[in-house]
Amino acid sequence: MARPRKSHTTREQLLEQGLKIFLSRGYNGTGIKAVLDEVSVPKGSFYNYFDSKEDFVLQIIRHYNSESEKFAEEAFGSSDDPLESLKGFFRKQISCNEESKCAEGCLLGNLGSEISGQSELCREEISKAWRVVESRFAEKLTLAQEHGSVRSDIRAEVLAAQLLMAWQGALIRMKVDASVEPLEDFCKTMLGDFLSTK
Amino acid sequence: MARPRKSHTTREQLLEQGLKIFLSRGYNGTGIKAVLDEVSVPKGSFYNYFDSKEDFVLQIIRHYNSESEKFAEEAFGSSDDPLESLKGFFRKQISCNEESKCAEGCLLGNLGSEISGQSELCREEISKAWRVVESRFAEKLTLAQEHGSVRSDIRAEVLAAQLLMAWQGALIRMKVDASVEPLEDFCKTMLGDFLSTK
DNA sequence: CATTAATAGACGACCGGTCGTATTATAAGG
DNA sequence: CCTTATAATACGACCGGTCGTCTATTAATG
Repeated sequence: MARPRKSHTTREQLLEQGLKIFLSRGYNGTGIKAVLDEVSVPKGSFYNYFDSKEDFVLQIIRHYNSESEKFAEEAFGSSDDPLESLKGFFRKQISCNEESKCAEGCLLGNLGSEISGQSELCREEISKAWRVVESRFAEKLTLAQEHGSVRSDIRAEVLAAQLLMAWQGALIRMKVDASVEPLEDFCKTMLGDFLSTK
Repeated sequence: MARPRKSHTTREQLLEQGLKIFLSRGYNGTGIKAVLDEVSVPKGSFYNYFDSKEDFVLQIIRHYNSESEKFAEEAFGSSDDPLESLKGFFRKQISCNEESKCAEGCLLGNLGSEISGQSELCREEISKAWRVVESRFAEKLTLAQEHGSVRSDIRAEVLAAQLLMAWQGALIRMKVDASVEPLEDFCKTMLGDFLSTK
């Protein structure tokens, strides 16, 4: 009933490349054309796939979230100690950030900082996504508390929220210092001293 | 040898307004003209005061740092307990952010996240500024450790770095959730449980 | 042929930055 | 003290380029 030619792969390519570019240049620092050129899609075609730039970045955020979920599942691995599992996750994050030369960080943090005041839709999407991440952390932390490797005087949900925020702060510091050292400090002090049973 | 007409006040007005606008709309989201209009300065005059947009934002960062220093001095107050002094500082920060409806955050964090990969000059300026902030915190924390109100099993400098990063993360979360709750959680858990002697 | 996705191209607005020129405070020369 | 040369500032028009978006046309499908 229509004309399906290359539509679906193209859309995914745009999301893929869009993610890369938004991640390193931010929302207002990225022109749509830069993404289109990378995938060799003509400018006129953009609005067949997305309603607007705002819609585009919203879809990219969702794409990023589902990619992150996959990443998390395998990065958590299957240690018997849930705390070690959590540490393994952050260690993998560090090596990823090392590969990208400390220039990217986290899309949710970057966009959250940049465009929360500009796009209500994105703001809410990021807020929602972080609540999901938080609960993933909290799940591990609860197990670790039962396991006895994490302090139990603070609720797991509260610990999870603090870890997420401190990690986001560490990612910014990483960019500013152009070094992964802040990330390593986070692991040592927050995952180490902060979480440890007294 | 010159012509100082309204020059110096103009320059300061530009820095003042520039700070406000960059703080809420970011670097790439702000056009020079928007700042100029606010101070009623014509386009052509801008480059008498600043070499470029990058130079402009660099001067704004420095302006912000010196303002912050003043803010800190009076916000720290003069409690006999240095930990209380630190808590007072963050409590003042919270009410400021409440006033600005959770839409601004910290210029250093915002720009550090947005343009570290775009302007090496700004990146280094922010990095330097954060080392200064860190040492201000560390100073208080050292005193608090001697005073016995803060744990001594971790070096004050390390604690300071973690506080700064966690605070920056909390500020982003504040924007994304459009609420100061993350800031209050930071105070309770990081300034409370984390710092406290065991 | 009817339908509909894909595309070319252009829209007006705005971007950071430059230009020539007018204005005026200062320093130097008499 | 007065003149004059100098140079910092003021100012708006304007540069080439890019922005996000839209419309008209093309082309492929059922």
